[in-house]
Amino acid sequence: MVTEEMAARVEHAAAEMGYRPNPFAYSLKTNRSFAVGVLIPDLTNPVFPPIIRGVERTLGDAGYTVILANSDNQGDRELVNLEELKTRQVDGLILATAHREDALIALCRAEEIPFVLVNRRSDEDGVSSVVADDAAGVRAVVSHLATLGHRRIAYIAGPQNLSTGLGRYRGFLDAMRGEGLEPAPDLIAFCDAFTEKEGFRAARDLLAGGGGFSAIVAGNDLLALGCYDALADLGLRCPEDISVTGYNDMPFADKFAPPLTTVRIPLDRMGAAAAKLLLRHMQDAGAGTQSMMLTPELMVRGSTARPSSGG
Amino acid sequence: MVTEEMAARVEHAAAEMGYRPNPFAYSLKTNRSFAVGVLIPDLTNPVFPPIIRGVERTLGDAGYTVILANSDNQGDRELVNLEELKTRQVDGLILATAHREDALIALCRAEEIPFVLVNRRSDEDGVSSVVADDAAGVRAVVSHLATLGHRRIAYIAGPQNLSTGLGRYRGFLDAMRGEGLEPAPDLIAFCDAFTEKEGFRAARDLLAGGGGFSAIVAGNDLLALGCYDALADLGLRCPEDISVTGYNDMPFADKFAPPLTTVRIPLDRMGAAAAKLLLRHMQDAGAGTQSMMLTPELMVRGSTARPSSGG
DNA sequence: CTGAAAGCGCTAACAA
DNA sequence: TTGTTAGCGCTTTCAG
Repeated sequence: MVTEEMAARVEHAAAEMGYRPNPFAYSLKTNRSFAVGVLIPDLTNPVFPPIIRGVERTLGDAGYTVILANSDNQGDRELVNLEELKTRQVDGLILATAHREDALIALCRAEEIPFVLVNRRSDEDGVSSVVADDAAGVRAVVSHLATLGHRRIAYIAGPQNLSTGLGRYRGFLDAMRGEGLEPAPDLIAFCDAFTEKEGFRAARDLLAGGGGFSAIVAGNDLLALGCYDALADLGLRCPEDISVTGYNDMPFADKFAPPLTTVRIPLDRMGAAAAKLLLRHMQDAGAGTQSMMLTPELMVRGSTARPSSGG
Repeated sequence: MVTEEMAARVEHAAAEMGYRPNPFAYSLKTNRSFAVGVLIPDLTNPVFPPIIRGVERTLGDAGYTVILANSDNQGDRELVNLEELKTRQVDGLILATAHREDALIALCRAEEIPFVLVNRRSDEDGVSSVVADDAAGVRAVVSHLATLGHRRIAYIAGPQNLSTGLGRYRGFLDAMRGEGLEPAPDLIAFCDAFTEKEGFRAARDLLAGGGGFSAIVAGNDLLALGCYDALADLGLRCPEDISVTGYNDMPFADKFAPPLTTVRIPLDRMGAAAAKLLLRHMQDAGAGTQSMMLTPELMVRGSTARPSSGG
């Protein structure tokens, strides 16, 4: 029962005198760290920094500190990182690493530590997550290509053990049929990872298979970049000979040669939404899980054009 | 006085039974957090993730957790973030945000918290830092351009309150004179920030000044990207009409249109070196400060060519 | 060499 | 309502 002003004055005076409440004592007593762990599969993939930013802002405003852990796309690192974060007693976790079947989920549940998946989700139900609508994104891409006149469209799929890999692949099949174009199995290649290297390999395989397609839809931007390399290697031009599309609209996608037609995901909003959801879970352990799906947006740029010879 | 094997067995058994030493109790007692703060000016600038990776690896192997704090290029956020990290009682700090005159340095000293600057350094002596040799990098660029036949070379300088901005600018002046080319003041533009937007503005100003140059050396890759935009706006082609160079060799610099000739900095090694230095400081408070300088490497790509009309 | 106990700085429960 | 105190789980000191 003191005035706001007095409280502020005291606080100020305390700060002036260099007093800082000891966080260890507080945490020892309360078992709360006010820290949240964020698991990232690959920090150097430009998709993640904007997500992290959204997370950090939201969580920071609520008084939480973010502890980032990067697993460099290695599954065993994920486990080590999770272990480390548990040791640090984080109050919650945001997982951007989720596989469709993910051991980490069970491990989080076992310790009853609140968590939210972001960008990728699990096959399991009852898990909170914030992702983008992959089916809608791919549908927009395929529709764009079909409108341009493409009929034989190849697909480079990401890892099928990731929800993004599977969701976009299925989305592609559905979207093709929606356009009345039966997807040809020999025009579909699968990748082990969302990397430029894998995209290169897959595109080269597709091209070696005799071609017969006028466009390649790639499961993400990095894969599309690999396509660029494969096309250049064979002296093919994009988009004159073959159109290419990506997914994610990663930073600088508009600066590539050619500027990449891709699907934009509201990455920072995605991060912020995941953080807000986690905040709710941390505040109320009984809060129901929730799955959010954000709407992506097609970004038409220079990597797509009408097929040259009636594709 | 127990065997290694027994120690391992006990440890294993402890882990098996779900025992985890409580880090708060440990920290409360010892005043050590085994956490290190890393201050980053802008996470979405692709230069930083590789540095962070090097830091995280090295520090992680030594048992430290990295707490990342991103200030989005806002000076006030830096202070807030530092305050937050101090509150968290980090054992050390790696600053990638350093200005030539940096208030944070005094604040770290005041609390006697070990710190190391990375990528940028301070004008102040007696501060540990790991940076790249900017003079050497710019010299390589200018020499490359001069060899191609360029004589009128413009420069887009980064912020002069950052060691990288100043160092590369001075390096440019020296390198030009070294080639027997007097740098023309009206061919030099200064930017307030290392951003695409500022690079665009500066390039436009330079071009509006009547041109009369055949190449632009930019203080970093983002600035160079801005040049691309400005050239495209005026219908000028790179490198046919004007050559452009960047600095940092950020990820995907080789994928731009055109692929960017730039200077590669060993970013992860830089991060790792800074982490090792910090480890030394944390271990031995009396350890002398040390400044390391890493050697950069010129990456010649498609954005530079012979001048079209005798430059 | 081994085992008991004090105390780090805070919060929460309790007594006054 | 206000002031006192126990105790969070470790490390470290000190007595046995």
